[in-house]
Amino acid sequence: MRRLQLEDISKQLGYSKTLISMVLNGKGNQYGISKKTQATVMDAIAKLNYAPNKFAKSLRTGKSYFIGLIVSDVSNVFYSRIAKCIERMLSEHGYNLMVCSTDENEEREKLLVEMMVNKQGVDGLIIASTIKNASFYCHPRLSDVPMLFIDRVVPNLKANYVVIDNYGGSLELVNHLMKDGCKKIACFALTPSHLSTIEDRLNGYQIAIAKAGGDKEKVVIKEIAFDHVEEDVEMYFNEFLQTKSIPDAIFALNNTIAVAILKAQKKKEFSKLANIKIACFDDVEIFNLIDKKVISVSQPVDEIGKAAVDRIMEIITTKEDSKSNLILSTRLIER
Amino acid sequence: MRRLQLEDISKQLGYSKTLISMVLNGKGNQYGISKKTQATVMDAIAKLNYAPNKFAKSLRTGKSYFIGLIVSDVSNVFYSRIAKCIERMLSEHGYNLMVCSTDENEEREKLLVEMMVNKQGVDGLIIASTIKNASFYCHPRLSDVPMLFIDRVVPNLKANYVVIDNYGGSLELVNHLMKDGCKKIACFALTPSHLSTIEDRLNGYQIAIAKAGGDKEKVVIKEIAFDHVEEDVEMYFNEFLQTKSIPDAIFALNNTIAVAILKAQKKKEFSKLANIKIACFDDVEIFNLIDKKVISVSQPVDEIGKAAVDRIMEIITTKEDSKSNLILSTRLIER
DNA sequence: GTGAAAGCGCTAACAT
DNA sequence: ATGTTAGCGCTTTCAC
Repeated sequence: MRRLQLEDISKQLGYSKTLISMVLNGKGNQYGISKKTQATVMDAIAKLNYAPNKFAKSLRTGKSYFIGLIVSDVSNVFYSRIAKCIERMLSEHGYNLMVCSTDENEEREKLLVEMMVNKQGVDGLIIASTIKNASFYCHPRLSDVPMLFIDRVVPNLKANYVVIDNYGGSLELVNHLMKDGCKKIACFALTPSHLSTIEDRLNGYQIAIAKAGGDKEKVVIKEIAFDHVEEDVEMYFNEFLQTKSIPDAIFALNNTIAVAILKAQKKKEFSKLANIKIACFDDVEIFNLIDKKVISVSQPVDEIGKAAVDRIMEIITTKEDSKSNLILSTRLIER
Repeated sequence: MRRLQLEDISKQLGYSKTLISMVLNGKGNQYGISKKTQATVMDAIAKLNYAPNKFAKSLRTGKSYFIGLIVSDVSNVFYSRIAKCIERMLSEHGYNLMVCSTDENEEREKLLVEMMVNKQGVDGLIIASTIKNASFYCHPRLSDVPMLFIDRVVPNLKANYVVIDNYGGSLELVNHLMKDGCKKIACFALTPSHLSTIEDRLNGYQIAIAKAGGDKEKVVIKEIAFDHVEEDVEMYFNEFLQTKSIPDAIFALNNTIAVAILKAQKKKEFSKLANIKIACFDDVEIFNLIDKKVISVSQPVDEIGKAAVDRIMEIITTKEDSKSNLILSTRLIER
């Protein structure tokens, strides 16, 4: 059974393809087509369950009605929740979503951007970028692709952003720890360390300590590789034991690091470290299930998703692209 | 800057569009185009960074190189891990993925299928279906859409499946609990209860108890609504307390239910229920972080993804669609 | 108010 | 071994 097309409808109704196409695209009034005719056409279309061929339409109009979303890892809850939210919001605008993960690999991100723009012809891109050099995104080839960056700021890139206040959230969290009596707070950061989120959180940590009159020695930063989280955490745990320099709190800069720390703390060999207080940037369900009172900073996932869609739709529809910055607030969660 | 197209390459190289198209699509040898010419063409394409217009190509060939994935909830780790795996495997075949969530809503699933097939023109569909009636998928309109069902079996629908042995995994788990000395094992199931996964797991539970000589009274099944998990769990917990009929173990039929149970057990008001042993179908990271020794059944996520892609690619490329069934094994995880 | 016809960029059947 | 040409199904300009 061949798929229904405009011509079939045209023949059945006795109207031209043009007229039907106009009505279908909501331009009936604009072209002065009578209400009655419009109603007839819409009825027939609904009854016959006709849907225009997407490829023909896209070929003709140059629009794909697809938005690309690029994140480091869709299987990380933080991103999968954002993705779900964005998908929902987009569908309200008649747009579809295509999601890909970079695994924090810069080359892969570039490849994905090229692919989405060049081969898939997406109408816009929402990116939580892992790239440290603005130049890639400055290439003229990308200059007229509507683009919105979320979660992370690309160093030196003036663009449209929807991010959260990483510095502020971090500062608040560390201050809270100190008020709680913590004297020696170590910070477990993430490599690639150029990520703006990590940098800002690190900054908040350092400033908080400095403001409290802490000297250089109080700042203890350990770098964890993205793809080696558990191993690296254990490495630093061993270091703590050997040097007998054990912090009274650890501030994990993202949820995977916190989870790895909690996991390590349960191991027999690290029993001496089990009492270290844990704080985490990003709040996850796990923290509600364990005895340990993890203190965390929660990110407004749905707000991020909604703001991202609002903004990219605005860029697409108005063609106006005067770089904008939206910074959302975090919320401290004590337990 | 206008986008590069076939004609530009054609003019620059002095070859016809046809020849270039042939080479581009790997049909150079088939059409007897000299190695040298092919090399020249490929070089130029690489140098100029030319990519064919996807819409024109799709319009002409009728292929979109998009596969749709429909699950109940992409933000559930089980599905997001599957989605990520499928995306990777598909990209090796030059295909893209489009993921949507149904929230266990049958109508939404139908809508999504229609949309993907009708409006997006996907080349194939991978579905973890929530539908209870085979008839929707039997409609001739869908008969020539390559389709593969994962995770869940649609009642009475003969189709291509890649699922796991829910019955066997459940049986093994409950047997293990009984061997551990549990006398009264309650089962927290999920509504919509027609889901084959839930049904099979429920079956495994009942058979295990029956085989052990357990009478009717030993079978305690509580139904939890998909969108009310936490509330329902607490409701049953209250019931346990009021009727003073407290099980010594609870078998949660999926990960969200287990998490809700663990959460409730931590509440003061349910302290009397805190010692109930918990078992769960599906293994999640959380279980490694809590003191409670949750016993679980782990599902081979990557195998499911890989098998799904292999099979749907086979259906698409060979056009052969002799319904197949692949049942993968689970693994018991004791703690 | 409505319709005819051109053309979006590509592929494949048919020429040569 | 390479080129000509006819559409794929839609939108939109222009004509009536």
